[in-house]
Amino acid sequence: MNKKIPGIYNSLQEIAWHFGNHGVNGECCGDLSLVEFMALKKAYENIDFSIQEIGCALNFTKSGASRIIDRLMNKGYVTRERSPIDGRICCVPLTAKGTEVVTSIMERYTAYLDEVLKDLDPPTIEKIKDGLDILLKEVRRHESPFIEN
Amino acid sequence: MNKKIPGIYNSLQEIAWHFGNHGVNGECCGDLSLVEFMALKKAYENIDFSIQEIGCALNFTKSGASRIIDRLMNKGYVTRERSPIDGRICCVPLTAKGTEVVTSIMERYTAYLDEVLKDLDPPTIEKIKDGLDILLKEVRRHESPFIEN
DNA sequence: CGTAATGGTTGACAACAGCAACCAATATTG
DNA sequence: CAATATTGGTTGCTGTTGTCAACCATTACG
Repeated sequence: MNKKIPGIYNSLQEIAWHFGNHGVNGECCGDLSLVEFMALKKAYENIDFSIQEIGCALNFTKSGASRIIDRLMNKGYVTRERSPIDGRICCVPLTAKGTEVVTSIMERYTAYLDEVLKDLDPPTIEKIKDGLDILLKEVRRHESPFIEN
Repeated sequence: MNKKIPGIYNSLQEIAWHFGNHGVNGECCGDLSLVEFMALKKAYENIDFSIQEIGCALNFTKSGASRIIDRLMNKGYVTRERSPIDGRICCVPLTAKGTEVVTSIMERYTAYLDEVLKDLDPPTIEKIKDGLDILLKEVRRHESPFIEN
């Protein structure tokens, strides 16, 4: 094992915690929990995703996913649309309000990140980006098993 | 704003999600939730932390922290010890079993990370580590406000 | 002293996600 | 084509979890 790995693990866990449920969050997502925001973001990025595909992408069971979509619907951010091709499938298009909310949250996050990194010079920021991208690429290659229920 | 920031935000959020509650987790912490593991780790790393300090470090209210410690106690991983100096304060020393568990989980995480990164050459791994460390340092300088209740 | 402040605990509550059973729609098979 | 299997989604029920507010005990302060 490369001797840098434990250090990477420690930093990574702290960063993941910070950007996860209990870190930045609290007010950063407005009236959305992190989970709801992530689901909304998936629906935003993949206009043709079904409810299960959203759940799958976030490691939820289909019932969990259905409930998250319930909440997003109650808040007026998405609607349910049965697919005309396959009547079992529900797509989840965003409302105008939903699009507005998801983009504004993303902007807030990036603004926060910009604030955090504002004292670094461009090559250093480049280095952070490269490191994260490589890491992410390797992580994706080792996808965790999907949940099916 | 540096134009790399949005990309960093996206990668970071995906990575944080992956290493957070709904990603790797599930079985990776044995009989501990991620929250419980993080609390146990804090107690392990800071032998003199009070219950509130652990909660504070993880962004929990004091009652939330107390309940997490409850669960760790019920599982036999920590004990509550009133401080002899200030009788209000509870320290949370780990039991032998608790120490064994926390180290074994950390080992499992590092082993997983090693597996994920095994195809990268040392300079690339170095680059990831440097990027994360710089990022973490900046994040720490912008600590989120503490929760007090 | 008596009052305030601090650390911790607990009862009540609401949010949340899983399971299993269910319905509706599509696929498959004989 | 009819009968059955499979798939996507929903829902009743449940157990876990974390917050709030009220509380107790201990320490600090006037």
